Amino acid sequence: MKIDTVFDALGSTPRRKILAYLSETSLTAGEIAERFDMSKPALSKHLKVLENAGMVKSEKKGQFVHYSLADQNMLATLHSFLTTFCPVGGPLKREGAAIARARRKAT
Amino acid sequence: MKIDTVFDALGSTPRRKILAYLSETSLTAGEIAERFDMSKPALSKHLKVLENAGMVKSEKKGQFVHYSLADQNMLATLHSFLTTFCPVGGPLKREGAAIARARRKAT
DNA sequence: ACACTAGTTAACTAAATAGCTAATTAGTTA
DNA sequence: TAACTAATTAGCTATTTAGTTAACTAGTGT
Repeated sequence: MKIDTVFDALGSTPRRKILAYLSETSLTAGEIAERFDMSKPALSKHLKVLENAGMVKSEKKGQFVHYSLADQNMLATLHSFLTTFCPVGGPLKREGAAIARARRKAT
Repeated sequence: MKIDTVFDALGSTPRRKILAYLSETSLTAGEIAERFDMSKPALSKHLKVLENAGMVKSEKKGQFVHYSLADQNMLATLHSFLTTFCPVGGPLKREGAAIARARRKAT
């Protein structure tokens, strides 16, 4: 699961609202579409983005598709996010550190 | 500070890279632009988005503008994010709960 | 089989976004 | 003052994205 897809998924107000709406109970695609006064196809697309990002899961029951949050992935994602900004970090972070070191030597 | 502006700011790969790059040290606009092989105006726009979201702060020193992370806001933001998905929540969350209740009565 | 409902896919349009270059503002230095 | 550097703003273009309607797939019920 790519962290970028998660942030892209979150970078949309309608999708954040969908997530909040799903936070208490699972809902069918139709129930969500009705709540947000949005066409079903538009909603279907948002749900797919969220599902690709691993933030939502779906289960087909008869002709209905029930959507719900995939919590544990959310937490893993947030952890990954925090490690970028707070403690250890990726290559770019190390690059920044190298610049800071070079500066201390220079002055 | 609006939570939506924060997520909009994060919903961009270049901006997430800029944040990671800034995570170790403050940098001037020019240093960042150079690193990302992007024109200064394009970068200036990203920095403004990040600053409006309260994730980055700037300080002018002579002709240079030094940018750095505004950490405490990041944490406040993340807390707000977590409260949406994990424990208590906003109006939409309550709406979802109401639906769940109605269902329990109906069945 | 037929009609009906839930959902997704396809094809398209309109609006927002990311990037550029050129021009401008502000600070430095000769 | 003039020349130079850092950064932002203005104005533009190209791409992406969000939304639409129409068509299609699949499940339910008569």
